[in-house]
Amino acid sequence: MPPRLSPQAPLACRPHDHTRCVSHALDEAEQRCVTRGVRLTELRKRVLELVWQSHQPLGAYDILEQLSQQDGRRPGPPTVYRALDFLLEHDLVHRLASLNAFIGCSHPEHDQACQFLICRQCRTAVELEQSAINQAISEAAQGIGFAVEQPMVEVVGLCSRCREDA
Amino acid sequence: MPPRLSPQAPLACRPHDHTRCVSHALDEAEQRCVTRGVRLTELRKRVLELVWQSHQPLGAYDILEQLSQQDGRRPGPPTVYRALDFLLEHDLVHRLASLNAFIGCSHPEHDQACQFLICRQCRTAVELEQSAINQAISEAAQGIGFAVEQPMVEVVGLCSRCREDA
DNA sequence: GCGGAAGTTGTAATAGAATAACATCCCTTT
DNA sequence: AAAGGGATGTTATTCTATTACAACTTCCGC
Ligand SMILES: [Zn+2]
Ligand SMILES: [Zn+2]
Ligand SMILES: [Zn+2]
Ligand SMILES: [Zn+2]
Repeated sequence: MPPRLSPQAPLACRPHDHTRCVSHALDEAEQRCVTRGVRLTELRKRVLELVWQSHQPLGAYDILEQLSQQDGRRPGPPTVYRALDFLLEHDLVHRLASLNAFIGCSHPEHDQACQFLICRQCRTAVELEQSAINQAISEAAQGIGFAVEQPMVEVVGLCSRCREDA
Repeated sequence: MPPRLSPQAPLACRPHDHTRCVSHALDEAEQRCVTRGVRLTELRKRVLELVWQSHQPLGAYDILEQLSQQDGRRPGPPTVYRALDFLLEHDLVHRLASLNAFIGCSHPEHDQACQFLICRQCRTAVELEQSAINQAISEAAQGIGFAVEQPMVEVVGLCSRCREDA
């Protein structure tokens, strides 16, 4: 009998009903856009849905590709980047600089900066919101008089599932 | 009388004799290459010197540009990227993913992962090596069974000097 | 010295990611 | 209907990085 995944493994790394992740994310997005008085247009919703198709970050050109497969004809890069900019602005997706890729935001309300753990094998990215990390950064910055504005933490490694597979 | 820079401001944010930064970095590099049995060729040394011309991260194509101005004719991008790859491999420079740019490594011996504080105004980047940050990341990762390999921390904000100028 | 092997650089072409500039369309408000 | 703002379409371009192959240099055994 194969080793089971440790119970603390995040949802993204375990088999799960991902349709619930997607519908939850879309619902949240609709709601947030209403609250903020902005429009979650059809295009933006489709892009958000594509980003949420898995827990693995997706490149802008992958999104473009899939959009064009759905429609038959492909829009230009600006169309996708504009949708992504909108989603970024409203904290519905995040951009991972180390991968040049985008991933759906899994934290409904952002009371603080988030961090990402990225598996180099299965490419799954898990979003954290650890105050201990943010505090450690703030304190270090404060020590040299630096005012933190956008802390970015992207950790490459092996997720629990891939460690067990090895 | 204008406010003085706080004493804890890192060297990079204060007026200082930068020629010493450069010569120290080059000496260290020479030495490390000897130790490791690899060659710090003329090209690699020139690229390292260019990266060290300031405490602001430099793009690969900026390096290319400056190389070609020195020589009259410009090498291809691979020439520069190969030199950078070598320097990265031996921890003589770092790549900042959030800027697509490179900066000289200011930590002689890397006993642990480093972090960067990047000023959005003057573009100065300061390298830290804070065990508290690394520990906070390790602990968070451990909590969900993730094995950290390459933690990347790049913090955008305002350096002490630019805060006072404002 | 000679020949080969490994390492280094040169060169041309291409891939990949993101933006600029401008046109068009759509929705809302008057 | 007209006007304005927001959203999308379109084309071209910029910036970043890599692939593939050729040429050259250094080092080492012979
Ligand atoms: Zn899911
Ligand atoms: Zn994995
Ligand atoms: Zn200096
Ligand atoms: Zn500054």
